[in-house]
Amino acid sequence: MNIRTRFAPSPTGFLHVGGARTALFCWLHARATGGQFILRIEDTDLERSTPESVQAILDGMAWLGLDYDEGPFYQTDHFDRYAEVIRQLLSQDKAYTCYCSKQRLEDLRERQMKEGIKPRYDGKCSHLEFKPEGIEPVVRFRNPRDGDVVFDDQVRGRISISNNELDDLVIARPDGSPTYNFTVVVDDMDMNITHVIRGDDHINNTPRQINIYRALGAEPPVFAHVPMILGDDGARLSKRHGAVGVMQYRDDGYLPQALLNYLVRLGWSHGDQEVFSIDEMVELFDIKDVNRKAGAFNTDKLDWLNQYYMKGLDPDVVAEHLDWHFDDLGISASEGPPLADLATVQAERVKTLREMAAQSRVFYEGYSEFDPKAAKKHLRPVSAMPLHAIRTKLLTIEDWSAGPLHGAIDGVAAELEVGMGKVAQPLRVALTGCGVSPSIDKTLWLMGRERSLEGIDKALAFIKARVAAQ
RNA sequence: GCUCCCUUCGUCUAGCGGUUAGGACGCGGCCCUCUCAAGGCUGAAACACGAGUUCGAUUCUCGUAGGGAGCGCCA
Repeated sequence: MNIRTRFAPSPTGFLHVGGARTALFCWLHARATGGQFILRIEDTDLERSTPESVQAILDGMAWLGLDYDEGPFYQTDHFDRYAEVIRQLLSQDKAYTCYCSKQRLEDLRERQMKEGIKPRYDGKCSHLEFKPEGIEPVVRFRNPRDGDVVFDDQVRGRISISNNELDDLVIARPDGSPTYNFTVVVDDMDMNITHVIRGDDHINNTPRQINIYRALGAEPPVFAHVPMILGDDGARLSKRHGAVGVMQYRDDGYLPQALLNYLVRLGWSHGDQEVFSIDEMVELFDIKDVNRKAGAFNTDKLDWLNQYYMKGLDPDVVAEHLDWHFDDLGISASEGPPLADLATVQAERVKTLREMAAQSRVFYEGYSEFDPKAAKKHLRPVSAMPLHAIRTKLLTIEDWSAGPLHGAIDGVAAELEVGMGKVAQPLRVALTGCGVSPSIDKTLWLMGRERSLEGIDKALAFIKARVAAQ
């Protein structure tokens, strides 16, 4: 069987992490089976759909690398087709026009709630002798009266619901525009979708959709309902949880590889394995292994994965992503070490690319003032000697790389018979203006000879001035 | 209210009738150490509850409790 999956978001906001994970699962299922992954924009709600949202979804998919084989298709382009199917259903008496006012429906619902029964349409118009004049009717699908709808959900197992729990749902509004539960069925049918993988908020819609498939003479696809993603406090994801849009994660400094890995492990697992490359995901993912429970989003773990990938990925790849943050923070990467070199050193010290860029500014722009506390502690008269000594050594080093640089510092410490700290800390302050930086050999390496010597001179001048002032 | 769904450490999860209930993040401790980290070792931490079924239940069944979703002329 040729597997075809689709991701069908409605463009009413950005691509959030829940949607992204659903898209990832759809994508993986298609890729794993050599099938097709289709993107369809469900924009039938003209009021709430916006072109900006469409773009945000496309951007999010692109950043994550979730490429689609067909689409994006837009439901607003399919209105003729929907109208055609509605006419067909009407002519076969599988649907009927309903003239009930919204007011009557509201009253009905209220009464049913009060009686403690599930609110549903009572079928008043299902067998009308005379059609009222002057009222534009809605069209309702004639749902089967009895029997059960049973389907084997790939993640939930068998789900069964009685038809008398369902009512005759509206499939077209008075202006003829179709509604969701109807359009998904028509599109999934027309696009030969074999596996519908979507959020579990759609479980309750599935039985009615299956009935529509059957009325259309089509075989329903296989369904798989994946659980939703909760905020880190276990509550439903919302704006107050901070980053929920996929692109916000890019802005915050996460690698798409890390987010993808995090997302695939939220609700799915393969034994004890935590890290999955894209290829491994494709190879190992099975929709049947997806969990049933909603999962809470844990930023700490995402951070861990992000750092893992920053450390493990090809530095050139990391550098490409890092470059975006340099631009965004207004740091010019031209006056300093190559970003790939920087990334290899900084990756183990930060959780995000954002932090990496922000903390690396000194390698490109230098510093103007010493951090007072660091200077007070490390730029003392006693530090002058080590700084002079290391300065002399740096002048003669031919191979400006971590190994020889480390040797030079070791040498100075040995000659002066002091600990590493007595050399490294003053030097660190001289180079960076502050007391925190990568290991001293790496800091020198990244800083380069010229900037390093300048820093040492600046520090020596500072010490001299300090002595003079006393 | 009704229907459907869910329930293993704080979090993500492994488990598929018999295990010292495993791993990961986070947290504590120790080691390493030129700062911050990273890394190594190590510790604390869970089967929601109650009945069955069974020689034996985390695992199967049914209840209870708690949580979620749906019940639109939104998707």
